[in-house]
Amino acid sequence: MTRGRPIAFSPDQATSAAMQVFWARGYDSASTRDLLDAMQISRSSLYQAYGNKEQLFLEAMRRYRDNLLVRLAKRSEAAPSALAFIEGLFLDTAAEAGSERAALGCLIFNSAGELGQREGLAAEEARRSLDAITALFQQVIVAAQRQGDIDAQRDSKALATYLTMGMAGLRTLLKSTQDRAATQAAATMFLASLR
Amino acid sequence: MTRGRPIAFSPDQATSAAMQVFWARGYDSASTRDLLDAMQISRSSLYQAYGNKEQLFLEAMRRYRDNLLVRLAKRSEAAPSALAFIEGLFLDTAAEAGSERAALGCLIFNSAGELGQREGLAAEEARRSLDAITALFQQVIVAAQRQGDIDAQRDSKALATYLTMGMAGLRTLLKSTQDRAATQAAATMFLASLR
DNA sequence: CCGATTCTGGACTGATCAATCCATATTACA
DNA sequence: TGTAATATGGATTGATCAGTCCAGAATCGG
Repeated sequence: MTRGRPIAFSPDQATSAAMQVFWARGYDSASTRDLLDAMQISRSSLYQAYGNKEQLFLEAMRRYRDNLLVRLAKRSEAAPSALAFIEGLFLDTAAEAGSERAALGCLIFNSAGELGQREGLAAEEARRSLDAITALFQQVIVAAQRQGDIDAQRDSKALATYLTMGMAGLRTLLKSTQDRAATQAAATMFLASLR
Repeated sequence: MTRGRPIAFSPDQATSAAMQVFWARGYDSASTRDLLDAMQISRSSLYQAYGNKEQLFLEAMRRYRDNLLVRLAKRSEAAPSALAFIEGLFLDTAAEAGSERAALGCLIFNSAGELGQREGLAAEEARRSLDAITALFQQVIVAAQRQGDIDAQRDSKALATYLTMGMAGLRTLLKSTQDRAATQAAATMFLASLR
C-alpha cells in the first residue's frame, strides 16, 4: 500500500523526546531547535510528521496524560485502598522536595499555569488534561466512599477538585522550595481534610 | 546637584506598567516591545533607567510583592481575627473563579511556576517572594494561635507552608476552571484543616 | 531497472528577540 | 549664553524564532 521512502525514525520515541523537552522547558520556551535535537530528526521530518509545533505539543501532551493516567491507575490497583492510594500519592510527591524530579514538576500543571486561559489548541489541551486528572481523582474518591473511608455524603466532585488543587499547590511548592520537612507536613495537613 | 536633562517619565508609573505586563504575559513572553508600549517610554530610557529586562523584572517583582504585602497587612488589621483574615482571603480568592482577574493569577505564583528552579536573578527573586508570602502567613498563623483560634502546639512554619501550598493550588485552579462552586467548595475544605 | 512516491538534510525566509549606539534634545550650572 | 551632563528617539545589530522549500536520497510497485 504505502509507497516511497519509509520514515527513518520512531514516531513514538520522537514524541516522547518532545514530551521531555516541553516538560522541562515549557511550551513557549521549547524552541524547535531544542525539540529537533532531542527528537534526533530533521526539521523537514518534524513538519512532515506533525505539521507544526502546536500539533507536536498536542501529541506530547496526550502521551504524557495517557502515561500518567495509566501509571496512576496501576498504582491505584496496587494500593490497599483508594484512600491509601491518594495518601501515598501526595506523601510520595511531597517527599520529592529538593530533587531534580521535583524541579521538573508535572507537564499538565506546568502547562495549565503557563497557558492558563489563553486561546488555542495547546491551552485547550492543557485544560482538558487537568480535567482528566480531576476526573480520575473523582473516581478514586467514589471508590474510597464505597470502601467507607470517606463519608459518602460528601460531594465527590468537590473533593476531586480539592485534590487537584492540592496537587497543583504541591507541585508549585516543589518547584521553589527545598524544605522537605515543611512540604511533607503541609501535605499531611492537606490529607487530614479527607478523613 | 543633578545636572543634565531630567527624565520625562515617572519611574514609579513605568515600573507599575511593566509589572502589569509581566503579570499578564510572564517573564519570557513579555517582550521589550510590550514593555515599552505599556511603559510609554523609549527603548533608550528603559535601558538607561533599568539596565536590562531582568533588572526591570526585579523592580516590577519587588513592587508587586511590596504592594501585596502591604495590602494583605491592611486587610489583616481590618479583619476581626487572624483566622478570619485567612478564611476571607481564601474564600474571596476562590470566588474569583471565572473572572478576568482569576485568569491573571498572581505574579509571584506565576513566576514561581515559570522560573522554578532556573538560575538567575529573576528566578531567585521569585523564590524570595514566595518565601515572603510564607513568612507573612506564618506571622498570621502565630497571631491566630495567640488568639486561640489555632492550636498553639501546631508547627507555625508547617502551617504557613500549608497555606502557601493552598494558595498556589487555588491560583492554578483558577487559571483553568470556570467552576466557581467546585472551587469554593475546595477552598472551604482546605480551610477546615486549620481549625 | 524504472518511474512514482515519500522522506530528509539543510539552506533559506521574514519576523521578532534583547540590546547597543548615535545624533539630537533638554536641562543645570557657571 | 555657553558648556557639561543626562535623557531620548529610533535606526541598527546579530541572534534566534517558527516555518518553508528544494534538491537529493530511499524505497516502493511493476
